[in-house]
Amino acid sequence: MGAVSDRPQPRVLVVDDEEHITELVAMGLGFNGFEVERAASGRAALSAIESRRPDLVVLDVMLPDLDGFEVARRLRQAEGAGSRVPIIFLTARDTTQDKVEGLRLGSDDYVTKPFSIEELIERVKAVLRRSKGVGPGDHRLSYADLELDEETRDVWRSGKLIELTVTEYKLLHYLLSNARRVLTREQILAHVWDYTFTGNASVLETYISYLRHKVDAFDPPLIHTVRGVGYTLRLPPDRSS
Amino acid sequence: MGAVSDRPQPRVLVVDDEEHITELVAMGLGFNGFEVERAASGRAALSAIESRRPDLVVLDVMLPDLDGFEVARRLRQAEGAGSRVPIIFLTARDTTQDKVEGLRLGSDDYVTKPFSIEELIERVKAVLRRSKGVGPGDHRLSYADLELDEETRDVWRSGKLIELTVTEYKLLHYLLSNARRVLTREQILAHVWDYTFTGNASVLETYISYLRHKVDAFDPPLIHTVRGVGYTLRLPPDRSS
DNA sequence: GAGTTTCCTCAGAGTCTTCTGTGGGTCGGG
DNA sequence: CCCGACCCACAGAAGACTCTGAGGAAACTC
Repeated sequence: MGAVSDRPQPRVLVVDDEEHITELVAMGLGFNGFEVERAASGRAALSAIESRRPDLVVLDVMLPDLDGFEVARRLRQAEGAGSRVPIIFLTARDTTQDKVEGLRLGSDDYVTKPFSIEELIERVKAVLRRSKGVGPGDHRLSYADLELDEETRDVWRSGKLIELTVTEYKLLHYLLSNARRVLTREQILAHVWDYTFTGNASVLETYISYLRHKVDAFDPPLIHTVRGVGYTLRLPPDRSS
Repeated sequence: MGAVSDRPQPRVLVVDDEEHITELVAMGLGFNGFEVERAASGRAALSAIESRRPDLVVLDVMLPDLDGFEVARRLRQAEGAGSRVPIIFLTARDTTQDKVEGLRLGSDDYVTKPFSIEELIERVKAVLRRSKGVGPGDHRLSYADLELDEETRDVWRSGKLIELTVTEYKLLHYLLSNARRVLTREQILAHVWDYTFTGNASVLETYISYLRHKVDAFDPPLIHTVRGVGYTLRLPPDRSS
């Protein structure tokens, strides 16, 4: 612990041989205040981990040389138990179950491809929280009388608990962590839906509608349409002053 | 980071085989303090990128030799992961969805043709902000008691919030970012409306009228007609002296 | 394996923007 | 002071955008 856990900007190493994936992840994490490094192969990853000592590694299982599990194995072997780096594996959705189960044993985690950025960022935060023992308060988002706990995934409006489905939650989370900012339709689709989503962009409208029923069935409404642009979460404009 | 991000005048390479497009974009970006270079083909682009090392590339997807995606692919391949240039793609509005989806993966962005210059400039700034990690405070424009926040799209006059439609917002944004400068009718039409706009140029008058109602229903008026030329946003001339 | 939940598509209705045209007002040169 | 060019306000039509409900498919649960 010590130096590593106190670093203001946690350093994350992203390992994947597909450039557009590392790019996507780097961008998402970068936005969220992480310092991001990249590697495109297992061996590159090992040497980058040794030289840069990241706080966390996002590691694709499928790599050209050593696969992700092998990388992890070698890491664990080489390192003293005290200095182990948490790993989040990226796996294909059809990876055999027992392999995946193995992952759960450590402080590690895994995310199946294709994932959405919101999803991955949350996992990264969660794992870092775990490994650093970050106190509470860090995993709570709030705006006005809307509250969201990233750990329990509870959402409250005016102190009243609200149940959301996975997609609803991701959408609200993205809106909430960008409260007041106007997010374009495209930004939202790119963050909340996984990166292979090519379907009808009107899903977004449908989910906004769902959220309004559940979250905005109170006064004042927080979710606002910005016609021709996208949506924003904020208190309604104050017309009095 | 380092030298590149500290350059006062970011360098942008514009790649399109249609001369009037590169011309238009070059002019627009030039006015906004960018140093602009041009290329008319994929191969020319690659060599220009290598020799000039721009901070950003505006890249048409449709090119005579290598298409934009191919250019990007070769770039990514050639470059070390650390030195990648952000790209903004120009695509036709009807580009197949999955191609466009691919773009969402990077820190890149895309703009569909036909676009308005204001739009493109905003994207360029946004992408550079992202890739350089420029802090907040950069996204606020103001003149006199008029304020505009590019992130929340809020506009305030005398501390009072004003709601604008997309076109009104673009128009005001252009006027405001050129405060005190006299803008000709043609400049405004070219910047705020997309470049295929051939309609009745009196839209501009209509929108000026809208803006005056919303933004200039205060003292002193800021939007002034320069008869025979165009419009300007500034404090009224001081008649006391 | 049946029932339930969640996700996405689709289409109709309603709303908001944008643009055009007209008629009248204003400015400035002669 | 008069006239023409230029500009403004207004209102309506066309079109773009958004919302919502219904329903099928897929995933999950028990």
